[in-house]
Amino acid sequence: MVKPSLVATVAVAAPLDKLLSYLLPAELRERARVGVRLRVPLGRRSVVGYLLGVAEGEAEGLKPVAEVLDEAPLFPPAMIDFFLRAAEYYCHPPGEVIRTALPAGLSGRGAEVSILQERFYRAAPRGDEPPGARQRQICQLVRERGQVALSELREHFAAPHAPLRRLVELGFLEEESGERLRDPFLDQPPPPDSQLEPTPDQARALEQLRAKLGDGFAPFLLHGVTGSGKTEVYLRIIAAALQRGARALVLVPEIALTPQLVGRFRARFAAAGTGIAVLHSGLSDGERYDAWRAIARGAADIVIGARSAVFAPLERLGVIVVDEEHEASYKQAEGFRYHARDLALLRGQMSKTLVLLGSATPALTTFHRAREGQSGYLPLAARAQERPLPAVELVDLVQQRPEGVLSAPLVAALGEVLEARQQALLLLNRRGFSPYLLCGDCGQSFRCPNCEITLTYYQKSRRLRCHYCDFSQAPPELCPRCSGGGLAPEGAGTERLEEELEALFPQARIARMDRDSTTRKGSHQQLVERMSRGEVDILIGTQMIAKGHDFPGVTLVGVVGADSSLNFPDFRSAERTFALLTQVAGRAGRAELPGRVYIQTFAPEHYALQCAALHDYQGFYEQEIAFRQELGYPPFGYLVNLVLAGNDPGRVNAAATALAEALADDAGEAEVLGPAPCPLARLRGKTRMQVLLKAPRRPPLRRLLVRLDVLRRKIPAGVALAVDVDPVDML
DNA sequence: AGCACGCCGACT
DNA sequence: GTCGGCGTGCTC
Repeated sequence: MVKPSLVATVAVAAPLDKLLSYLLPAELRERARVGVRLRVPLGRRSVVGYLLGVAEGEAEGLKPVAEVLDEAPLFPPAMIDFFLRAAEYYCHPPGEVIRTALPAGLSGRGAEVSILQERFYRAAPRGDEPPGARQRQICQLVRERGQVALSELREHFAAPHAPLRRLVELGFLEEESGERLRDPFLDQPPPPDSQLEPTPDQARALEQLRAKLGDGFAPFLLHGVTGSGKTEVYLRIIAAALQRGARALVLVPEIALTPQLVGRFRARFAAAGTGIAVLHSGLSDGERYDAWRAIARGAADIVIGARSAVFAPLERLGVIVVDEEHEASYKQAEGFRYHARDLALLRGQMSKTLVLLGSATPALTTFHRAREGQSGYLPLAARAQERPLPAVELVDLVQQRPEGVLSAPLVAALGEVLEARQQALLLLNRRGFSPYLLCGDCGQSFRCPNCEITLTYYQKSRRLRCHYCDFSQAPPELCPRCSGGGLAPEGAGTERLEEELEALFPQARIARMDRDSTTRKGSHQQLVERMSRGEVDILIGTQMIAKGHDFPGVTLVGVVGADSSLNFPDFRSAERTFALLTQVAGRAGRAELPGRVYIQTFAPEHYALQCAALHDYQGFYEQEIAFRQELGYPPFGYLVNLVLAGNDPGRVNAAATALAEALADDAGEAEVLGPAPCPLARLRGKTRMQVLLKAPRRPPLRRLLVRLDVLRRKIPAGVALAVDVDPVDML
């Protein structure tokens, strides 16, 4: 008789679409709780796997689990089905899905394993000053804070180890190691809470939400402009959920841009002793791990975080909120290409919770779902006293050819704003001085050697830089082709706009906010604060300036080039443009200071611009939805983009052609489009081709994806295939 | 993804 | 005669 053994079901962190079974040795049985990481043999190597289940069974032919890597589970068993469904939906190996879901730093690649411990330093009861300037500085910081983690000291001081050791030896500091749970937001006291009486719209929305709370899966769209009080609805429905003993998950597009939202949550809940965990990009790996562990232990009732927080190991979920649900940053662009909003809906469905999607400009698909009755619809009208909608003027650049970047009406308006000591925002969605450096004599331009793109010219630093890889070069004095001196910057970016404004308004205080000017940690926040204190008259920036922050002194918004996003080779370009313009236009004006918006464009008749000018979401929806229906794009069709990339163009091309042919062979109701070069046909040295799958319904697409699993094995070495289900952009 | 096995060209 | 090219297939 074979005595029954324990068999572990494991998702290995390797691109395998199946789960594997391993023998679980008796001595590991105690520690092998579902949700821990394991080390398991795979072929000739040893890899990390995630324990999904343990059962008695036949041990024949199974290799044993080598090691248990965690003392406590990293996720609750109830989340396993969610991971597996997500893996299936996005055609991604389950082990890779879980690896992506878990906090970085324990990804299980190579030797690095658990980061369980952190070293802390505390001030010892010794009042005098240590010798040496560095020791004194470190000691002072520790005394100010009471207790400081090593990882934080490393951020403040280069190589702090030696002085720390000395300080401990000399008895100035005490060293201690242990599990750490530090909420970086705890450094700041919670802001005062302002609990306003709900408006009739808010009250109505809350009534509908409360009716569904605890009553299974219930998706809702909360549709309201900035300032209409969406956050208050989030706060109140979450409070209601907490009261019933449930927990809440809040997704935000980018936490760095929304500190005030986090602040309001803390103000409302933290004081009452509710645990709030904030997962944001500023966390070190260790801090992220700590926050994760705290959530898994059940110490957090509310989790706030960006995209990846949709995987937070929360149990007893009652509400999931997705703020600014239309934001493209919810879609992960590489590896496991999930959409956090869509997974939030899936998670809500599986854990039978309320899912509240909030936006001023909902994704077309989201609004359509609400319209079709597949989700609840909760409109919020703007509060009249808070913010009248600004007057928007479209400036036709064909009629009003500006000399530089700014048209006459916009320059005049800027002059008036400066005169009145008010503030202006100028949006130009392009960094650098100019997008090209062009020879006026022979037409020579400069391209990145690794990417299919022109190099952006930076005048201040005298560099030509690629925005997609780290290539940069010094611009030549003379044209390398015709040796002429006709090299000149063509087109305009934020740097050039800044220069033009300095020339036009030498007395104005001008600041620029884009990815180039906010590289240093905290510099973005600093700019925001300077603007809020009125130390800046004109803030120039890329779309970054349209998000998150509210500047009460702004009465003028100028959009310098609305067309750049409109002309994007993507079926969603109109939707994106409309959302961006609506969002930035909403930054102008207050009750006592009416706002104005100027949008410069070569296509003033385009409906995305027309509707944005009239603040007419409904109108935009009607036109855009007709276009989508005609072409079979979402929500009337489903897309999967297959991206093939590799170093050898010939091989990539051959692989793409073979794949497209094999799929087209038996596509049924689905269409196989391509292969075609990706819009960015070369990126970081890799040639990229795409094959787009499109179908009016999901099942035929699913069938194609099943075939793809077989076909992907035939893709030659040196060519990588990425499957992008529901792509949001095709770059 | 690794890492084997396996079957055809130019080299000590 | 081998060393090594990368096509094909598997990993409990």
